[in-house]
Amino acid sequence: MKDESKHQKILQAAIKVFSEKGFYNSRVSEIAKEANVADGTIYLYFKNKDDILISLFEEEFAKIVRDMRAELAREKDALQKIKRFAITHLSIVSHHPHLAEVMGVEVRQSTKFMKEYVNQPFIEYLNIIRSVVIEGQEKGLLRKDLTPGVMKRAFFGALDEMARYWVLSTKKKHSIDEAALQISDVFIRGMMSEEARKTYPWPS
Amino acid sequence: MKDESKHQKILQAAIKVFSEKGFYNSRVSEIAKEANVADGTIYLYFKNKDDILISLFEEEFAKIVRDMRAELAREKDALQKIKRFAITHLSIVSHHPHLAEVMGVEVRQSTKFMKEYVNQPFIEYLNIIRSVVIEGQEKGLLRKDLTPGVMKRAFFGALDEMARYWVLSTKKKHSIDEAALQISDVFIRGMMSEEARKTYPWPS
Amino acid sequence: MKDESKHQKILQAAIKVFSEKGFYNSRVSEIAKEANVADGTIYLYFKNKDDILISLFEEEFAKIVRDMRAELAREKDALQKIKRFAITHLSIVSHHPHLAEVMGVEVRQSTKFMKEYVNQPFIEYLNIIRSVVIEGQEKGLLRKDLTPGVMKRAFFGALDEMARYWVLSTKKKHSIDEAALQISDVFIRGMMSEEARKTYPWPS
Amino acid sequence: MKDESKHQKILQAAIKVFSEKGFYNSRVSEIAKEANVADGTIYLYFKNKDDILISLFEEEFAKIVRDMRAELAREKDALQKIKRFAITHLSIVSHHPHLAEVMGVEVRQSTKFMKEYVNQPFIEYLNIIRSVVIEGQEKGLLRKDLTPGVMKRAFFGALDEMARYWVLSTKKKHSIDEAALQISDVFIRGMMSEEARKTYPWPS
DNA sequence: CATGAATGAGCTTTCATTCAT
DNA sequence: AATGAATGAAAGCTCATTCAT
Repeated sequence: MKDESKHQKILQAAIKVFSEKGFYNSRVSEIAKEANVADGTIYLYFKNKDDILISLFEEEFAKIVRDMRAELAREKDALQKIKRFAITHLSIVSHHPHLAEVMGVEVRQSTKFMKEYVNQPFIEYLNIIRSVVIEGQEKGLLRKDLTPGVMKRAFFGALDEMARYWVLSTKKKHSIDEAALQISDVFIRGMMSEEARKTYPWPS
Repeated sequence: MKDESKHQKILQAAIKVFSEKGFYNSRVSEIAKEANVADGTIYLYFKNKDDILISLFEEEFAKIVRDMRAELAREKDALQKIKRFAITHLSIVSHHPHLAEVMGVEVRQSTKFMKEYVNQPFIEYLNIIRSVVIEGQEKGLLRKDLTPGVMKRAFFGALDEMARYWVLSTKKKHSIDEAALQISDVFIRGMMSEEARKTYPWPS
Repeated sequence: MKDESKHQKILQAAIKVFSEKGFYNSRVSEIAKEANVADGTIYLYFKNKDDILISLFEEEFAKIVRDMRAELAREKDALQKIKRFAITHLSIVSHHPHLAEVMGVEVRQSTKFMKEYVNQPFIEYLNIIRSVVIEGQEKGLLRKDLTPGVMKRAFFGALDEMARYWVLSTKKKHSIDEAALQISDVFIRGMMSEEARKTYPWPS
Repeated sequence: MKDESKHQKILQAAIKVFSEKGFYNSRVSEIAKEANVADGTIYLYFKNKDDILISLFEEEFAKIVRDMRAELAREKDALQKIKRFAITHLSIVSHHPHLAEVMGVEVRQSTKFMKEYVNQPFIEYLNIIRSVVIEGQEKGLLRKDLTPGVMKRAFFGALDEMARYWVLSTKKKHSIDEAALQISDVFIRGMMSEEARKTYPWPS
């Protein structure tokens, strides 16, 4: 029986190696070494090098989606959820910088080099934001003239660019939590409906 | 003197090829073919394959920075400049989709494979936004509690993620101009100071 | 005591797999699967992959040699034996096409990849023909100017090439029995001594 | 412009290496070394390792077919042509033992491992014999009860098995020319029609 | 005896770069 | 300056064989 823990060991090693060198500059042999297995062992658990990256997306992103949904479920309205999304996203990044680096950098690359591969978990992650925006619009908290599909990308892009900077920079000038608050605050104020602006007990 | 036009021809070919296949899946010979020169000729104008990408960033981003500065100079205040930045950025993207694709996708990758290479023009581009934010804060139009260094990344990230989607998607569901307006609108409202909200003749 | 039946099971599996893919394109794991044993089990019965092929030659050819000798013993003279050899050879082929395929194709290859290995059973098989030729010459039935060592190869080669065609072709245009008769007939007439031609009650 | 002589140089090197080790035990790097070119150069002239073998069949067999046809054209009847075929075939073998070895050994293997590849030149070579047999039958020199398609294989097989032995054996007991004469003599006598036997000025 | 996960040597092939022309 | 054939290092992947269970 194949060993589930070995699958994980290789995936974790891949995160480390990919985050350090990038996918294309990483050698399968380096991942094997990092995982303390033989080169050939990799191929007992993954079809090929691409499959390692794809599995990484699928499995790690799925976890993140699950966690994010659980976090947001505890918030009572869309505005709180937006704030929570920002905090949680950047918290994940700061706690799993290697993973964040791989995701942030390779998720784009992947769309190019694996033309056929659709990163479903990534799309789902984006759609969490979309759902929140729609919910907010229905409840009258968010402006109805904003397109959810545009907002999900704008918000994600804003957080992600910040995350990338934070992960790559060695100096960590800005506090990542403070950044999360500022970004969500700008989006919330910017997307808020006129009525909500009057009645909503703001700032939180 | 080296032939300036051939340098350009190769760079334009590289943009096309990189945008189609990504940097790592592009072959130097493909660029040569696209540029109608011999493989070896590439090496008369560029040190190596990496240097093509670096030159591409340097030169193309420099142009963009110049153009963007010129555009913003014609706007009278920070709020207008923010709007103009969004419109111009996405306009560049829609008019130069190949370039945008390379910039958007490879700019991240590049920071990994060229650790030492600091993408100065890219930083300058970001700092255009930073300057606008600072200007807005000084003029009392923008909230002073927002960190310009955070805002520049958030705003750029929002636009860039939108751009990437637009460039990669074949269906072009959302109008890119409409998206530019929505995103700048959200940022402007979100970053606006309380006084400006009362006095500024809004919406533009 | 090693399990004799498992040894056989592996050998039969090997015949099947080798005949389908050829020795070099066959995987030890495929043989194991075909034989319903674990990969490692193969190595309890055979030294290595080469040894499977060698054993196959040794054991299967030994059977064939035994059977052929028994068949020929029932014929009264060299001419009848030549005919019988052809019929029996091609009958074996048509009843054991997998085995024939392996023998026909790999027996040659084997001499190349196992420089040191002398395929003794194969030589013995050829020498059955040689004995028949010598016997015929001694009895005055066959021309004495023919070299038995040349004739054994010519006759075997003729039958074998026919067999290979028959095994590989899907259409089976020529009846294999008819071919056996034609080939032996040509050889008998061609090798017959002048006296025999006058006295021998021909055609058989 | 690609160099035609280099193509040839690689092919000749391949013949040598394949004949020594067999196709599967030959390394592309060994061929490169033997041809005094870099490993990569091989791939400028051949698609892959298989393609070297296929090219070798195509080009070398084509030459042989051409030469054999020219040789036979000079003979006046089918019986002479059969004799000439045997002499020429074994002469080619003795003058190009490496090539003969590759052809003899790999031509079989190839039909198995390159399922899709039909060795057209080999088929043509066989059909030279077939044409001769048909010609002989039409002229009344050869028995009409013999199937040309069976005879072509029998005759080729006889010669080929002899050739293989001669090529592989180090001792060269039998003279190859003598063997050619004996084999063609047996086939001619065996295939001759009754009338020809009476009227044909035999032995030649 | 039997297993099958793990090993790692060794293969083919690619492609950035060079350099003789 | 321009060429493009030649180079050869380097990488992904395979699979015969081993050995702990």
